Amino acid sequence: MIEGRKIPAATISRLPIYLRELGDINREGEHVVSSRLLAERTGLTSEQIRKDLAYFGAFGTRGIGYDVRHLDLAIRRILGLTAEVPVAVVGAGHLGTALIRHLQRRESGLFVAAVFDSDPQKQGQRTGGQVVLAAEMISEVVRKAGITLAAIAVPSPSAHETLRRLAEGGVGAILNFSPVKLEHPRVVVKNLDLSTELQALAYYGPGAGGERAG
Amino acid sequence: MIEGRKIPAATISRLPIYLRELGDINREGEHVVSSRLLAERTGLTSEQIRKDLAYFGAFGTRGIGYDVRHLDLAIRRILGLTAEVPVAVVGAGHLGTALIRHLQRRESGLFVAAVFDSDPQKQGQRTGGQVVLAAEMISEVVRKAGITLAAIAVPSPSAHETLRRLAEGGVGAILNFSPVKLEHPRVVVKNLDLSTELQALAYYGPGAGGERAG
DNA sequence: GGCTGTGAACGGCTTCACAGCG
DNA sequence: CGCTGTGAAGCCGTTCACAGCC
Repeated sequence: MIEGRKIPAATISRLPIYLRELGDINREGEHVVSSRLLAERTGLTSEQIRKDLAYFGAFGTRGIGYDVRHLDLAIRRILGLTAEVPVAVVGAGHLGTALIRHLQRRESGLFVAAVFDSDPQKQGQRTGGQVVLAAEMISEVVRKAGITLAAIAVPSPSAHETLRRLAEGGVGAILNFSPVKLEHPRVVVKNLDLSTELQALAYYGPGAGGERAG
Repeated sequence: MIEGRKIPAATISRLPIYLRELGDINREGEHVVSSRLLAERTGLTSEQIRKDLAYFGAFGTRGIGYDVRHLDLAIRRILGLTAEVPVAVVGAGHLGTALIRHLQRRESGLFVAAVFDSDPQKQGQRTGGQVVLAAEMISEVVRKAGITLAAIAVPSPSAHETLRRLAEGGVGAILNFSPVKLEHPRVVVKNLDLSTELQALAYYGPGAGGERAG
């Protein structure tokens, strides 16, 4: 199925997992990988992997498998990670800093292009090679740098204002760590509150309840 | 439907969202809330909320709605958050620290009962009111404190070892921030790699692709 | 009349089974 | 013969529509 449009969000969310595994496999010197091996290493099923990839075209060779580097590049193209993608991080607290460090480690295809914080004490300081800028500058800086991806790691009261500024600057997707519901007609927001995640896991903690989580 | 067993994981993951909203509503002085109002405030649909709650019993009053405090308590019972639940945090880096801070803020029903790190420099220091302990002590401390819930915020190479120790200590559910696939027969693991999440969002960033995320 | 609780319809993702090709 | 690509079937969660009750 070549470009039939309407890709499941679940498929998109698995592509980075394939990407990471392909990177490892490539470093191990393997040039070809089967959906079965990829399945074993990711904990998914081989059918699911083949189906995911088939949404975007026929990347494999029947009887053989997938060319590791070729598939890696194909997935990067799909996600738009061929050139390093600039990311704006708003909030230079522990969480923002943790995220910046994360992105600096592995070659994820992403790099931190701007860091913002509303605390004057933090502004001007360096965090992960970036000078922390004032929150008032978000729209302008984001627009001029052509940043389309951002993370919100600010206290709840500032979250809506931050969203507005990022949207105004032209950002199209946001990872939101604050516990407030953020919505915007022109921005895809993925909400991810750490407390909430842990609270849900409490259900499974005692071992009495179900057994599957995400 | 009273205790029909087999609750969707999606339902469980929404319960903490209801909990937070109920807390806000209670603070605003409201004693009763309808599924419609709850839906507006959470961004979900009223049918979904009613169905979620109905899995566990009939908490509402027809024609009226749900008693705020009663429902709050009911959900806390379901999640096992009636008494404060102790959580172990492994890894006292930025991410671990961010998580600790998060849990200290709102009354989430969770509290950080132990913090571990393999770095001797960090051991003995205080982080969020807890002395950082050596990773070698995980199993023993976790078992003695009766901790059933934990978060892993350590570098990838240490992740498997950490899982083993937590499982040995009797932990039943883990929030894993490291990018390695963790599995264990007796432990529910929720994997949540920040880089992966952002990479997936890159697909939606340019605004060209689909429009829905989680 | 209003709002909950729920069977039924729907839709989307996963699993199955196999055809197609190297 | 092995492994990919894919229609079909199955499954699970969401949405719909309404019966039931206050």
